[in-house]
This record gives sequence, C-alpha cells and structure tokens, in this order.
Amino acid sequence: MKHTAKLPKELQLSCADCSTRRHAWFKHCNTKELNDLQEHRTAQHTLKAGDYLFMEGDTPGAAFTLQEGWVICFKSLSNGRRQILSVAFSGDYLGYQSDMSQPIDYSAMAVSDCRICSFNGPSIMHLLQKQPSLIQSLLEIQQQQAIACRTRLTYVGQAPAKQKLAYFLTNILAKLEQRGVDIRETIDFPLTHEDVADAIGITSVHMCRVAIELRRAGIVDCRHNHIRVTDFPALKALAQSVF
Amino acid sequence: MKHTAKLPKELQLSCADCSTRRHAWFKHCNTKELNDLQEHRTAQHTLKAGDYLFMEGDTPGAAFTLQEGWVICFKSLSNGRRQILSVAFSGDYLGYQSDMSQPIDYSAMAVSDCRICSFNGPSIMHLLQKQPSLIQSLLEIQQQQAIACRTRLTYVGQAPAKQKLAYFLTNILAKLEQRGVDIRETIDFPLTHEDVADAIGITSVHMCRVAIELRRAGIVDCRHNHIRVTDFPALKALAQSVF
DNA sequence: CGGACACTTGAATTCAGTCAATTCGCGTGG
DNA sequence: CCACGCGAATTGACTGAATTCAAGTGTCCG
Repeated sequence: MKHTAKLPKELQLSCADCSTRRHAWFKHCNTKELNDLQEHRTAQHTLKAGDYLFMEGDTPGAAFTLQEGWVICFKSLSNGRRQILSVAFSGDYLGYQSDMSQPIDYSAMAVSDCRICSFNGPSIMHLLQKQPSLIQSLLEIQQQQAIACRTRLTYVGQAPAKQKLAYFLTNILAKLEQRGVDIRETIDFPLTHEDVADAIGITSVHMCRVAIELRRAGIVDCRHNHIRVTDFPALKALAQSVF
Repeated sequence: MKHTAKLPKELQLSCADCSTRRHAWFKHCNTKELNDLQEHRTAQHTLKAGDYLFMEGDTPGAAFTLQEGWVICFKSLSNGRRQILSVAFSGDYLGYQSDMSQPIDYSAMAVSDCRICSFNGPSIMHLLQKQPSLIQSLLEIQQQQAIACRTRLTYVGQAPAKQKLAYFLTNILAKLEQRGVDIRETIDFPLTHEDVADAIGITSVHMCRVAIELRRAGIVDCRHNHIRVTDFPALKALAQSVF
C-alpha cells in the first residue's frame, strides 16, 4: 500500500534551497527561521504514482509539504464511489490537523512520482510557538483551503457537467501557471478521466463524453496524461459562466 | 436588505451568562478572560428571518457568534441557483477570515429570528494575542468547519438524493440534540424544501418527491416549518449507508 | 509485439429537472 | 371565527441529463 522511500541525509534538500518555498507555508521565514524549520523536519520521502501518503482513518501524526509531483486528496463512500477534494501541487501543505493525534478524515495519494517533506506533530507545535508568524501563515492556508472547498462544493452541487469540467481544468491550469508551467503548450497531466470525473461529481463515461464535446469544439484536449488548451478565451468564458 | 437592530447595552447579555458558551469558540476561557472578551465585543444585534448577516463580496470586517436562531451560509451561481454551505446554530462562529479586511466568499442569512454577537477585526487580533488558547480554539473551529465542508462535498457529489437528504437531516438533528432539543418530539424547522434542496444539490420539486418517499416510508416528516422523526433507526441507517 | 489500462461508443435506463397547475397550511384582517 | 391571500408544498406530464452495462478501440510501456 505505502511504498514511501526515505531519502538519506545527503540526498535531502535544505529548506532554504527548496524550490517550492515561494508557495509553501514557510514562505515568510528568514534564514535563521528556515534553519530551525529544517532541524525539525522529520524526514524527506519519495512516493511513486499510486502510493498513499496517508489513508482516511490513519493517524499520520505528521503534516507534509509537497515538494514535487501531484497528489490527490479524496474521501471514499460505501457505494464504491469517491470524491476528490483537492489536487495538490508543489508547495502545498497536506494533512495538517489542529490535533495531530486524531485520525484524518480523507486520503492522500500520489498520482505522479512525488517528493515530500514531513513534520511530525511535536515539531509543528515547537515551530508554531517559536515563530508566531507561522500561525498566521497556517490560518491563511486553512482559509485558502476552506475557500477552495466551498467553491468546489458549490459548483459540484449546482453546475452542469460541462461547466464543472471547464472550471476544474481552469483551476488546475492556474495553479500550474503559478508554478511556472507554460500553459500554452501541451502539458503533462497525470489525472485520468476517472480522476477528473471523481473530482467534479460525474461518472467517467460521462466525463469522456463531455471531454469529447470540449475537444470537438476546439477548446481543450485532455487525455492520455496530457492536456492542451486550444481556445483559452472559450475555456475561461465557460469557467467564469459558473459564478 | 439588512435590518439588523442594535441592542442597547442594558438588553445585552454578558459573555459569562451566554447560554451558547458551551458551544462557542471561547468555551475554554476563564472568568477574567471572558470579561476581556466582553469588553472587545463590538455589538449585539438581532436579525429577523430573511435578513442578511453579510453578503458574498461584502467586507464585514467582523466575525460573529450566533447566540440564538438559525443562519444559513451559501454561495450563489450565475444560473440563479445557490449552494447552501452550512446551517449555523447557537454557539457557531461565523464570518471569521484570517485577513478580516478581505471580502468574504459567501453570504449568511437568518432563516429564523436571531440574536448575534459581533467582534471586529482589531478586537479579534487583540484577543488572540492576549489569550493564546483562543488561537488553538480557532484552529479547532476551522478544522471542524473544514471537515464538515469536505463531508458535504463528498455526499453532495457522490450520493443519490434519498441518502443525501437522510444524511443532511441526521446532521441537523445531531446538532439540535447537542443543544438540548428533544428530537423525539415535533421540532421547529425553519428550512423550506427549497432550502434543503439547495443544501444537498437537488431541485425543490425533486426534494419534495424524496421527502414524500421518506414520509410514506414512515421515517421522517419534514415540512411547513416542522420536522418529526418517526423511525430513528431507519433514518440513521440510511444516513450511515452513505459512507 | 503484447498486455494492461485508458479511453470511446452505443443502447437502454433511470434519476433528476422543468414547467405548469393545483392544493395545502398558516397568518392576517375583517 | 371565518374568509382571504400568500408562500410553500404537491402533482402530473414531459424532457433531458447522467448512469449503467457492455463491447469495442487506442495508447503507452516494457
């Protein structure tokens, strides 16, 4: 189930050098603070596509900063379906809980090979006490995640499939662009139709039909681990027509 | 739009006497801390059913503790639909944002007459600095709200209408029970079929049909501002069959 | 080149939405 | 106390969107 490989010290990246720093929850830290941060880092790991970072009901007892790769967070239902709650990218902070000894309410799985940093509960406590500015960061991150969840809930609950898809893809593309990806080119996209379907609350068969519709309309082509936008204004217009 | 009536000092309740204290974010405060809290309270208000506490896009610049009544939080879409994100009860903390000067991303409206306490941004800042335990409370509240939103997203996205309704009602009933309501009796329930429909992502007509189905099955009767559960085990079983 | 997995397609079905017309329940004012 | 009126709830007929099931076809990777 879990194939995380712990990296030896000499292969680990220092927090100060971490390329994801610009997006991470420690983005406001100075050099001294970063050193302290790094000393409290529990481990660095690599995950292969398909590996779980943690599963619903686990008590990971740690929170994670995704350095590289794509991770999906989701909840499973007893009817065999699942809802993807969010797709995480480099710099995203995963698995934090106000009480780190509680079981977590969702699963996190790598959909591409990933590199991940972890901080256990006591380390986080220590850091928050020593660097009060991290508390503010944490509140902001929680805020952003809450807004994202409310937005997702709203369009999943109330929008037709075509708009849901356009909104979801636009959202992903925006995050990739923030991370320096040229979204005018063909882009690596490790989500399957089924993943996207589970994110927007439709079946994979219907997802396929809607994807074909957007492709035939010359707007966006998304399959086989790649995405290519062919008509940006149209995609954006569709997405913006939701709210 | 907004008909809030500010209460004169002599009609205001002290924080120490507030009946919602058991559920509120200041539940761990001692007497001295409560006094400080009360001094930083900006105002107490009453709202009539239908009044907005704040609207999406507003910058309320304050957060609110609901003392009495029911409030719905929701987002509107450009197709005229809306998604109800949560239903708030006494003690619930509404409208907090890590940056209180930012516009808020959802609306809050009273669905019954309400009494509300407000704390403006600077007051909250002051309290958090003076009473670090409030930060922990705040993180816990955010955590609970995040879990609730993820859960809602999951069943709205993936469950059939009957289960969504059962889950939603069970959830509401649990909160009422926590607040001392006898849920074996007929209970006041100020949500219309349309409100419930908007909460679980279906139309009011379909809501009506599903409601009738549950009523005819002798499980629960929910209409005309009242709810009565007639078969608790069956309702619970339906709700639990979701996850 | 072969196998696995992802994607595609069609047909039949079902669940949910739309529109429009009543009916019901409750509060108001006579 | 009753008639009235309004919003909420209900109903029917119809439409449409999305699911299901099942059988392909395509693409990638070893």
